Amino acid sequence: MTSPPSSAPVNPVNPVNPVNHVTMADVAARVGVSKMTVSRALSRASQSDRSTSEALRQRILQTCEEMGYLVDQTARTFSSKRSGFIAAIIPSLNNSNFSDTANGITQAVEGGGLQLLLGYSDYCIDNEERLVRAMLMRRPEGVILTGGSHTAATRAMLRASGIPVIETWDLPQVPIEHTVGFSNAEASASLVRHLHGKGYRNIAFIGGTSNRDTRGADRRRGYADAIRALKLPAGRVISFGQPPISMVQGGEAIALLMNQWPDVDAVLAVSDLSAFGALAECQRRGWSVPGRIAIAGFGDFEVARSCHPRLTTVAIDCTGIGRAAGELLLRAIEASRQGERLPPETVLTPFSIAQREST
Amino acid sequence: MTSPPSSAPVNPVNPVNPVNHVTMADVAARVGVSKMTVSRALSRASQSDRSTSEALRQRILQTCEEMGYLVDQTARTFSSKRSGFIAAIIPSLNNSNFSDTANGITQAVEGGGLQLLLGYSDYCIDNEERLVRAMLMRRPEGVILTGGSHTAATRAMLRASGIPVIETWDLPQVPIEHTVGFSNAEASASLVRHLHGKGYRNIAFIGGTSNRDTRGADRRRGYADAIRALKLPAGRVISFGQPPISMVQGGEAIALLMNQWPDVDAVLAVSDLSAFGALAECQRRGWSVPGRIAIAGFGDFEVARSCHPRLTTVAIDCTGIGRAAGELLLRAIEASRQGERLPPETVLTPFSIAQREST
DNA sequence: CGTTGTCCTGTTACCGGTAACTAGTGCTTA
DNA sequence: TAAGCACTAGTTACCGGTAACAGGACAACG
Repeated sequence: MTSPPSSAPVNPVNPVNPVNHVTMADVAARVGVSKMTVSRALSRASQSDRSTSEALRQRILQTCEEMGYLVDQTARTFSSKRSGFIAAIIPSLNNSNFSDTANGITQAVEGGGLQLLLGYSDYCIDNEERLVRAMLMRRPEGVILTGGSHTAATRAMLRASGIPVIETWDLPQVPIEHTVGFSNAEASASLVRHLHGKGYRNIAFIGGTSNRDTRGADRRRGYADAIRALKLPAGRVISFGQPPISMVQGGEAIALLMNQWPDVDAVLAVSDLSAFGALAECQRRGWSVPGRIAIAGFGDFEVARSCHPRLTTVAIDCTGIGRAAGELLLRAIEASRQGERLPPETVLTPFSIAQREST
Repeated sequence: MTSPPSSAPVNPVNPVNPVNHVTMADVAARVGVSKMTVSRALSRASQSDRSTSEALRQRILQTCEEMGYLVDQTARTFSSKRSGFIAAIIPSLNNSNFSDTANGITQAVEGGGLQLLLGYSDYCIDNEERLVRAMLMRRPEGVILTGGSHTAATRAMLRASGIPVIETWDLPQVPIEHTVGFSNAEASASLVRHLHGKGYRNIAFIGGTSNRDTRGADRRRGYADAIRALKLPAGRVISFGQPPISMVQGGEAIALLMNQWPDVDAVLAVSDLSAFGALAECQRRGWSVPGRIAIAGFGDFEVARSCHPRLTTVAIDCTGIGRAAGELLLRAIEASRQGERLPPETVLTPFSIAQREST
C-alpha cells in the first residue's frame, strides 16, 4: 500500500459513531479525484447522464466497496432537497388488508427510486397527527394516508408542506388532494341487497362502539341506508368493543345479538375478523350457519376463504389500492420536481361480493 | 407589521417544495433573536437544561406555531450526528406475532425520544440486505433484526456501521451482537412432549418446503429431535408451499398427510395459521378434531383462541420480545453516546404451551 | 489551423441546523 | 465593593453531500 494515512488521522474520533467514518472525501482521496467526481459516479441515474468515464466509475465503485463506504443519505437529502422517501400511514400493521395496500405502494414506488416509510396510527387520528408531524420533519416527497378523517392540524400541516397527498380506502367529501378508494357505505349496502336477494329479511349488523374507525362507521351507515331503502326491520345493530373489533369480540357480539333479537336470520359484520369470531361462537353454541343464521363479513381476509363454512364477504382490491396510490403519487412527485402541480385526481377502485357457504 | 422583508426575499424559490420555506432563521428573525436561541428553545430536552428564559421560549414556540414551522430533521441530524430513529426489520407486516413485536419496540423506545422505522423482508435475506443498506444510509442509531440468519454482506455492513444491533426471535449460534429471543427448536420439542404426555403416538409435522423461514426450520428440527428422543415413529413430515405457509396451504397439507399416513393421530403445524387451515379442512371432510386427529399450532395467534375447537399452541411473548429488544437497544445507544460499548447480552424470553380443545 | 462542440472533471458556494465558545447581565458572596 | 457565579443569548465554524458553473482535453468541422 503506497498511500500513507494522509490527512485525517489526528482528528478526534467522532464520539457517537466511532467506526463508520468513511466519507466521500476519503474515497475521493484514495482514488485521487475530487469528491464531486465520486458523487457523480455514485448518483448517475442509470442513464448515461453527464457522468464520469466508465473505467473511472468502476474504479470508484470498487473503492467504495473496499472501504465499506455508504453514501450518507442525510447529507444527500440536505444538499439536494430530495429525501428519496414517501410516508404512508396505515391504521394497523396487523391487518392483511392494509399490509396488502402497503405492498402495493412499495411495488409502485420502488421503480421510481423511492423508499416507503411506514407508520401505523392504531386507528387514532391524534396518533396520525403525531406521525404526520414526525414524518414531515424528515421531509418526505409525498404522503399516503388511510381514510378521509383527520385532525385539523394534520390537514393544515399537509397543506402547508406543499407535497402531494393521497387519501386511500375512502372517498372523503372534501379530499385534501388526491383520492384512491371506494365507498365503504356503498359496498356495505350492496352486501345487504345481496342478502336480501337471497331471501334474508331480518338482517343485523355487528360493529365497534365508536366512530374511531371511520370506515367501519361508513359501513354501518351503508347498512342502515340499505335496510331503510328495502323497508326491512331496522335498528338491529350491536355495537361491541373499541374498533377495530376482534375475532373474540365478534363472538361475544353475536351472543348478545341472538339474545336480543332471536328472529335475526342474517348478520353482517364490520370485518371478516369479527364475522369469523361470530361464526366460531355459533359453532360452539350449536347454531348452524347458515341454517340458523347466515353470516357475512367484509374485506376478504384469508380466514374468510379458509374457514368452514367459508364466509361470504366483500372483496376489496387492497393491493390495487396501494398500487394505484403509489403510481399516482409517483406522477405527482414527478410533476412537482418539474415545478408543476398535478390537478387533484380521484381513482375509484373496485369491490365485489364473494358469495360463499356462510349465507 | 414593522419588520420589512430584510435579507432573503430575492432568493429564487426552491423549485422542489415551493411552500414550506419557513426556516429556523425566519422564525428567529420574526421573534428578533438569533437562530441559536430558537434552536435551544425547541430542543430543550425537557429538563431545565441550559436554556432560554421561559417567557422567550413561549414566544418562540408560539411563533413557530403561527408560521407553521417544523424543524428540519434532516438538517438537525446532519448537524448533530443523531438521526433520532432506530431501524427494525421484520419478515412480514401481516403477521400479528411480528406486529406485536414492533409494538413492543415502539413502546420501549419512544420514551427515549427515538422513532421506529419499520421495514419488511418478506422472509428473504437478500431483501433484508437491501433494507439494511438503505436503512444504514439514513444513519439509524440502532438496528433490530428478526432471526439470526443473514447474508455475509448484511453482517459486514452492520459490523462496520458501529451501531448497536439486536437479533430477535432466535438464539443464533454466532450472534452479531445482542440477542433477545427463545429457542424455536426447544419450544417445538416441548410441544411434542406435551402431546406425547396426552397419549398421542403418531405425531406428524406440517411446514413449508424450504429453509427460507429459519424459525420454521428450527421448529421442524425441534420436532424431529423430540420424536427421536421419545422413540416415536419418525419422518411424518409434510412440506408444502413456500414459507410462510398460509391457512389454505395448511388445509391442502393435512389432506396430503392423512392420505399418506392414515394412522397419524396428532399433527403439529409450523404456525397457527396453517394449523387453522388444517382444522377447517378436517371439518370440511368430516374428520373430527381432536377425535380423529389432534391439531396443534405455534404462536398463539388470535385465530387459535377464537376458532372452534380452540387450538392448542405455543404461546410466545411477542410484545415482550419487542419491549426487551427496545429497552436493550436504548441502553446500548445511551452507552454509545457516552462513548462506551455495552458488552453483548442475551435475553431469553419465555414461551408456554397453551392446552386447548384441539388436542 | 482556428473554431466549435462534446465529454469529463474540478472549484466554489451553500443547504439548515447544532456544538462550542464567547460575552453580557444581575445576583450572591467574601 | 470587587470577585465569582449562574443564567441567558449571540457568534463562528462546521457537518457531507450536490448544484451550478468553469475549464481543459480532444475530435470534428469549415
